Amino acid sequence: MQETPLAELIQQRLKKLENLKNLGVDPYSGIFTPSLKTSDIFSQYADLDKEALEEKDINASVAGRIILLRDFGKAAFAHLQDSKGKIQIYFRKDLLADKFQLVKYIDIGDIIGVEGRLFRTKTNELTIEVKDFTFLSKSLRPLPEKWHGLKDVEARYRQRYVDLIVNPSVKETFIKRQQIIKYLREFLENEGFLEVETPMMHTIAGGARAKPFKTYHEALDMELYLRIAPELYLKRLLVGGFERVFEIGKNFRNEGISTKHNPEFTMIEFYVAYKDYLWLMEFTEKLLSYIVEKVCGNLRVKFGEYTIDFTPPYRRLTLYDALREKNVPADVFGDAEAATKWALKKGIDIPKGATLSKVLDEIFKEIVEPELIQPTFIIDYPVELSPLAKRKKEQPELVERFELFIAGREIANAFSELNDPIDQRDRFLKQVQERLQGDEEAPEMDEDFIKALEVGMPPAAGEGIGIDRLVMLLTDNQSIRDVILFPLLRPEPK
RNA sequence: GGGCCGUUAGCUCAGCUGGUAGAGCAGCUGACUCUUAAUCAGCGGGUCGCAGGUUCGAAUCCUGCACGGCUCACCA
Repeated sequence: MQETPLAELIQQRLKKLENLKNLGVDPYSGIFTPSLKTSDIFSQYADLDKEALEEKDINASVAGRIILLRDFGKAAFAHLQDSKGKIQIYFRKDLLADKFQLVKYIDIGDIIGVEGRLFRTKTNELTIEVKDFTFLSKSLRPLPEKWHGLKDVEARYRQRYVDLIVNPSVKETFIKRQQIIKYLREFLENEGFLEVETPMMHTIAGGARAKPFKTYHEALDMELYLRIAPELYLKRLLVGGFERVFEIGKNFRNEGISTKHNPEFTMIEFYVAYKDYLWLMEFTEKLLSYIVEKVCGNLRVKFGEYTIDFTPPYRRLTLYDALREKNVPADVFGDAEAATKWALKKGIDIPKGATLSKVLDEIFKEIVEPELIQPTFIIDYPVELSPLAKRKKEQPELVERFELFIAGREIANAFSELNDPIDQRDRFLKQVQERLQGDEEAPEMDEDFIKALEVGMPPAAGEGIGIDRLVMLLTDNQSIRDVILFPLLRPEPK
């Protein structure tokens, strides 16, 4: 085997490992129970000055990874990082006696436990004067550079564990992600919602229009799809008598990858019986402002070049008004042909044979959506684009639906749920037609779901929120891969 | 899938119109008991993503491929 430079660095560390073993030191020893997290040390002792610390003679033990090492021969300083932060530690020969010789076997990246007295250095930095230390895990691979960290995006995603060690802001993002989900759950539970789990393996890929992943069950000799949405199962629960339910979990869509799309992504869907989409808009405002306040400390959040203001109420306007506002001429709303012509003239790609609704939707995505920066509800969509939503009484060609846009992104999609089994069957049949005409993404008929509606579903409102996109917004990340710990990548070559 | 861009030491990056690869950090050796990206002296480290081609000569130009980024398409 040929010796690469990296292999040489690893060899050097293996040699230290060997030397430690020869000295009777276990480089991967077991339990070490630190008395404090690094952050505790700062929160508890920040106000004590040099003399006060001296007097109190505080003993502390911490465990973590060495991320910086400054060796002085008969003394050494290091930075030890744990899950909550980092602290400086100070080794001195006169204090450690024989054990001091082991300091030269410490590499950047090693996990050690230390114990000692807290003191302040000449420059007033809170530091642990090490009385004793234990090797907990010897690191065999060099960490990225202390100053620039790990920048290579590919390496950051493939070796997220390294990214998390050396880039503190990445860690913060994922802590915030958990906070967002926690407060989301907390809010819904306080509002009387029941969290449920519905299948991720479906025999029919329904509840959305997307290409599913296929899988296979051996024992049942049956093809299955990874779910593209939990919607149809959650509504079955409304039929069953649960009046407020939600599910947080992965959806899977076999589609392109982009800064806004990962093949598996996290959604929340929640359903409320006896309410409609108007109620839901207000509820959404409360929900979001609750989370944002808790997670960000206030309602104004920086996102890229924008400051998003989550203070309710959010602007509401109908899909058609939104288009009119962008000077889409009246005749475009009349028929598909005129609309297509206008769109093409504007340089908007329209698939041939697109219906009027479809064309308007395309125009919307192109000219309106990117400019919806502050939270905005777009309401009243054409029924054709919304096969699971309830029609508006006074305008049955529209449905009671809204989508929430923030920073030019769709964050939430919601509607008054269609609970008329006959209308629902008709709309499914229409999709079945589309499927027969070659539209692979048009869902199949879900007879069991119709059966459930026939048993009777209470009137209800339901909403889905893309958690990843919400996390992007609240953590100021421009790519979905930066809010997913292990985004999907092709395997590394060779 | 299309377009554009990128891939050089463990990490971060230089490397001009082609002349045979450099820095900082990390590493190793030595000095140093209050440093803060410690400092000082010395040393080692590269199939320049892969495969072809052009050329006397390729990290550099051309083609193909791989992986990644952005973007378009796709995405109720």
